[in-house]
Amino acid sequence: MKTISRKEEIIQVASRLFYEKGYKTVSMRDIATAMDIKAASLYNHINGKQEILSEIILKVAEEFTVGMENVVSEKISAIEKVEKVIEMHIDITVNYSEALAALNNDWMHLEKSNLSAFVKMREDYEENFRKIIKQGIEMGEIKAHHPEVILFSILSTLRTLYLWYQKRGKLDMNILKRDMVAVLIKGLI
Amino acid sequence: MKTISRKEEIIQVASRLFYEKGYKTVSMRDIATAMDIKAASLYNHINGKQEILSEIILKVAEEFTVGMENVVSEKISAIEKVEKVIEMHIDITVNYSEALAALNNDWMHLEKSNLSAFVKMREDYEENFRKIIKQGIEMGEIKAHHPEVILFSILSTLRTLYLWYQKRGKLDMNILKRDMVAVLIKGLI
DNA sequence: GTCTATAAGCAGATAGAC
DNA sequence: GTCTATCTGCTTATAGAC
Repeated sequence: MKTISRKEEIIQVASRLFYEKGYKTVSMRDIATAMDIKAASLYNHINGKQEILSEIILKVAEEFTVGMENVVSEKISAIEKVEKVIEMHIDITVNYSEALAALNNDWMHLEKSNLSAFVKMREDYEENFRKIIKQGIEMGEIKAHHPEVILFSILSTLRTLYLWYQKRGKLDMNILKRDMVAVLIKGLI
Repeated sequence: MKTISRKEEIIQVASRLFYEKGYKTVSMRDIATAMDIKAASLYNHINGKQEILSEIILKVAEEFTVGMENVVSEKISAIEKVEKVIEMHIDITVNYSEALAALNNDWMHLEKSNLSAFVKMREDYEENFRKIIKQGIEMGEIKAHHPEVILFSILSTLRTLYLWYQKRGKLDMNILKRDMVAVLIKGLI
């Protein structure tokens, strides 16, 4: 049971509010009120609203980057890599579900240098995933559909998982992983 | 080549801006500037910013509602219904791609009565889709995975299609439909 | 570390002239 | 139908007392 700093508390509270109402709709007063302090007091711990956003988004973006690099470096088949990516997404969703709202919906409000860092990480991530799929098609492990359609279909599902996790979070994670992998890889019929 | 009213023009311009920056970030001044008029002039055609949002969202929501009702009433197998739903989503995405950003991301900013109307339509839509899937499982047409996982997986992909359509809109729609149906229904392997 | 007070700017919206 | 001028309230952020 670790004690969290005031800055970490701000980020935690802000993540929840951003998840509920979106970055632009949440004011510094809203965040302060939720912590039972005044808005001005926040500025003793953080430099501004932008900093809260970038701390939330970049931390999770780095988790995805590291996770994907780990999968890529493993010596397993393409299909097994896809499975690992799906499982990694589910794990990160469980640990950072509220932060994922900002990452998915509010990344465009990052300020310039953080914005380009985020976009770079996101593009690299997609490119790594694309390579896995293309390799799987070349090796005959994956059916030769348009690789972009496959990439998009899996990524959209994984990226919006955080929305669904909050509503039906009770579902056992192992069952979720098993069924999600099965549905995405083996299809419906 | 139909001439559009000033009100329709406002809604069209606003849809594009909401797609690019989100409802909360776009000001009435932004919309007016994009039309080369002053913000005050907008109020001669619409009652306020909220009205612009509800016009955009509810129109498309009704398209989905009607489309789903048509599919449900057809006398075809569950798998064929799923195919029809996917094709309908692709058609609506092509026709209303910018409006779909507001529908997906800004529906929570609708005012009370429009908000509840939208939520009702959305829930009915999901329930109809859920019934199709459950029926398919009962009839043995669809594998007996958790129906919520199947529903969520297909819906997430279809709901974020508008993002992808803008980037790679050049792809032939018939190829997209064929591959999307194949990937979502038959899977990767 | 939190407070009060306040600055400077932008938001949605209205009144009334043309 | 569009304009200018303006109102009211909220935004992020800072200064300085305690």
